[in-house]
Amino acid sequence: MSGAPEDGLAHLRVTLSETAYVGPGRADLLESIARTGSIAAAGKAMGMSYKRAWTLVQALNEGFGRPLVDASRGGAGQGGAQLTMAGAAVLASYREMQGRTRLAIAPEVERLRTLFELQPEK
Amino acid sequence: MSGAPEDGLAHLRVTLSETAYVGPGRADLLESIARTGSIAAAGKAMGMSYKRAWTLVQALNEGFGRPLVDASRGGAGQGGAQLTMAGAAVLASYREMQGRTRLAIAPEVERLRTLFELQPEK
DNA sequence: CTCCGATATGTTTAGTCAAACATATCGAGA
DNA sequence: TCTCGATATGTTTGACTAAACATATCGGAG
Repeated sequence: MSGAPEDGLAHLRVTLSETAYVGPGRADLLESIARTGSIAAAGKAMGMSYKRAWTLVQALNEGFGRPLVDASRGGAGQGGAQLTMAGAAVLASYREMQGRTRLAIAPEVERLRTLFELQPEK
Repeated sequence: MSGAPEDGLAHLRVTLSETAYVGPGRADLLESIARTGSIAAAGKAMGMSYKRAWTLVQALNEGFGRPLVDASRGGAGQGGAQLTMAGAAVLASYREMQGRTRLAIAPEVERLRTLFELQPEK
């Protein structure tokens, strides 16, 4: 599979500008980084290579015009990464919008599923 | 670019089942078919090859377990395609959900844009 | 001043997906 | 029955993307 590995209902991507946007994948990665305290651990937890996770972080930081993730190498704890205040704000905001969207479309989704006699997921 | 050529704000994909889902591209194609009365014309109007449009229609019809688009070849008018009642229902429902989503997230999007000093689009 | 774990990148390979190109088919109407 | 426009598919080519593999770097701790 490859398309919607998150929610099984609404796949939401919010575009703030030409380069700044957040979707399910980016949000999950931010959340995973916040939880694990490391880009590598976050990536592994999501089943992606370190490089892929790191590249996403770059795109996030550059796209938003300021770092959403603050990483450091060496030092105490041998490096790691955390969300900046901006990063935490983006994540929280995205989750908020995701929740509102689910609520907003839920009745319509139910209606369609009934109409087509479809089951939510596998 | 390649990701969100529709709205510039919310990119919504709704998943009804493992195989049945609608996103901006599929919705636009359905709408274009309804307007032009042909898969080929609809595809051309959207800047995609006939094959791509046709393949999408197949995926739609099979994914939803019943035809959303009804096509015929030869005959009066030399063939063409229209939305079935199911197809029209899916399209209308998607537009409805899209509108509700925009309304639901608009304030939050505005908040983020202000916070990051970002401009909507190019 | 060496070690270690995590970040930071570059290069190469492979796999996926869309575009391009080629036909075959259908069927009312001329 | 021949034509024409649109549907219906298959095959090949090319572009883009992700995976795999390889290093280099940082810097407190020991």
